[in-house]
Amino acid sequence: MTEYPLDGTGSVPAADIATAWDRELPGVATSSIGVITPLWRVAKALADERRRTLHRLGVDPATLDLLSTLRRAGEPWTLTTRELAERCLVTAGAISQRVARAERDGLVTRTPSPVSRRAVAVTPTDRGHEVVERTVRGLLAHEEALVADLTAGERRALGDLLERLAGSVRNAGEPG
Amino acid sequence: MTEYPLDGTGSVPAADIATAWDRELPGVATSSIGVITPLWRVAKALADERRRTLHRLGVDPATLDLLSTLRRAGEPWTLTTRELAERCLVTAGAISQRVARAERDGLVTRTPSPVSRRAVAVTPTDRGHEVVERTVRGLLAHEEALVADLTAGERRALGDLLERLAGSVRNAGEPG
DNA sequence: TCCTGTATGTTTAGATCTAAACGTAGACCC
DNA sequence: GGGTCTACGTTTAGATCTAAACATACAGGA
Repeated sequence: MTEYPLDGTGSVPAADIATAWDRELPGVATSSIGVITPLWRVAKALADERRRTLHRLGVDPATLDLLSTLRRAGEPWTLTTRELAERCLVTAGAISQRVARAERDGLVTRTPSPVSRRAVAVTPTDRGHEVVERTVRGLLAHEEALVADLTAGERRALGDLLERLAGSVRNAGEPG
Repeated sequence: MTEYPLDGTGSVPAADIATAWDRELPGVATSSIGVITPLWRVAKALADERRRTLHRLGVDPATLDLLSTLRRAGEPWTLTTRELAERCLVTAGAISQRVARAERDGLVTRTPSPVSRRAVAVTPTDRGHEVVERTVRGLLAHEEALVADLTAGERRALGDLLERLAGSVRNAGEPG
C-alpha cells in the first residue's frame, strides 16, 4: 500500500502547539500559530489532493501549472520564460527546467520571441492543449468538492481574509 | 542579485483566473478558485519567508521542523520515526532522510526504542536543543510581524475558517 | 510451532525546487 | 565606438519530497 502520513490534517490541535512552545521556551511569541499552522496544513492537504488527482489523470502538477498558465493567457497562448516565472510564482530556473521537460514530452514548443532576440516564447503544442482540456475540468470539479462544506459566504470571507493576510505578509516581508 | 519571482503574491487577481478559465473552457467549475488560489499564494509566501529567515539563522526548514517537533513533545523529547511522520505531515521515508541528515550533522541521535525492537527512538543532542533555542524565538517573532496587519478578531476568524476548510477537505478527500 | 498479515524503518529512483554562477543581448551614456 | 548596466535564460549543485520496493519484527490463529 502507498505509504502516507496517517492524518493529513495533523493530529495535534494548533492551540496545543502554542501551549507546548510556551512550556518549552517560556515567553515566546505564539500568537501567529493559530493562523499559520492551520493555513499550512490546509495548503498541504490541498497540494496532496491535487497531486493524487492529477496522477490519476496522467499529468504532474508542475507541468499542468505550466500548460494552464499558457492556456489562461488566451490566444495565441504564448508567454516568455520571464512571464511564466512571474505567473507561476517560481524562479526562472525552475521554469527553464519545466519547459525543458514539457518540450521533451512534446507538450510545448520553444521559439525565439518575435519581440526580442534574447526572449524565448513558449507555446503549447496540440498535445499540450489536449492535456489541459482533458484534465482541468476534472481537477476543478474535484476541488469544488473539497470546499463544498463551506457556504458561499464563508468562502468569500475566507478568500477576503486570505488576501488581507497576503497584504500583511507583503508589507512585513519586503522591508526586512 | 538573488533570482526570484518578481511579485510574491501573484500579479493576476484570482477573479481574473476564473474569468480566463470560463473563456477558455466554457462552463468549467470555477467557484473553488476564489479560495484555493489566495490560499496557495499566501502559503507559498509564508514558506518562502520562513526559508529565508531560517537561512539567515543558519538552519533549514526541514531540520528545524524535525527538531521543533521533538522539542514540543516535551521531556524526554523522544519520538519514533512513525510519530515524527504523523506530526510533521511527511512520509516515513522523508523522516528517515531528515533524521539521517540531522544525525550526520550531530543534531539528533537514533537509538533502539525501549518499547519495541523494530521502533527507532530519535532525540535531539545538546547541539540540537541549542539550535531550537537559538532559532525558534526569532522565527516566531518574525512570523508575528507577518500577520501583524490582521486584528485579533480577524486572525481568529481566519483560523476558524481554515479549520472548517480542513474538515471539508478531509470529508471529500477520504472517500474518493 | 509455523504461517500470515501488519507495522515499522530504510533505501532508491525520479521529480522538483531554490540559489547562485554563467552567458549573452539590448540599452544607456560618454 | 566602447564601456557598463540591466534583463533574460540556462545550467548546475544540493536539498527535499513522494512513491514504491525492501527488510525486519511482531502478533494472532491454526
